[in-house]
Amino acid sequence: MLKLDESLLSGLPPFSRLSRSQIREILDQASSRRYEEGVAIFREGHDADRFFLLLDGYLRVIRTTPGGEQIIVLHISPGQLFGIAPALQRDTFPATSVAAAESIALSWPVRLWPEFTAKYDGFATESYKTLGARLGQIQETLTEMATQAVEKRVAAAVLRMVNQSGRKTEKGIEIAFPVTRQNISDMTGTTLHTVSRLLSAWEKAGMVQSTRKHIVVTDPHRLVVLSNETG
DNA sequence: CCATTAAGCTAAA
DNA sequence: TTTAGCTTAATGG
Repeated sequence: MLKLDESLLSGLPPFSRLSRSQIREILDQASSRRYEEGVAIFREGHDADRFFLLLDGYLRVIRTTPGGEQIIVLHISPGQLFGIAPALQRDTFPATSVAAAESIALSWPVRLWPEFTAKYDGFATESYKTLGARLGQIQETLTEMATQAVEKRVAAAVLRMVNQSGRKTEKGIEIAFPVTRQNISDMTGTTLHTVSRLLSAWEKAGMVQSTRKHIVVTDPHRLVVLSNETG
């Protein structure tokens, strides 16, 4: 096993209050793994034997609805804990996680969760905080999907990805991981054709610029306006 | 308004 | 060369 550097965790919320030696302790119990784009880290319903932290890359979190459709409920960015079934009092994973780009994640056996929350100051509160924020975001997305018009939903989904992963370029703000039209339709409950048409229209209007699996938002403000419109 | 079907194009594997 | 991603048009709910 390779030696991981303490600086990997020292800046992250669940670990920010910990001493160097405590972080060392945590790292010494972690496994590190790399995942190719498209590979599942774990699948919904499977035995949750470990919990995870994303060091690098981006993940799609996918849930199967009662109807059997797969929807992308959110994305995970570097520095976030994920697959924390123990925090939900569950022994199976509530969703599937797939690498949206090549990614690196640390993981620990679930039996360490009670120890971490008890022993490390701030770990529990920070973990539950992100968990709560995430559940809130899922709820928001789901109600949005049920009530809002398609164009508004797609605009909101693109903006969410920009907010999570946006980096500035000469052209505008780009989504930092590969996204297909199909992916966006899986986030918004529409078809890839509709997403394609919308992106083409927005491109003509000068709001976005996109090539395959790559989107740059050139006029975020107008997209925000679209996402707030009533129709 | 939006989904579905279907056909054609192009970049990437 | 084959396939995955994307576009566009036509049709119909």
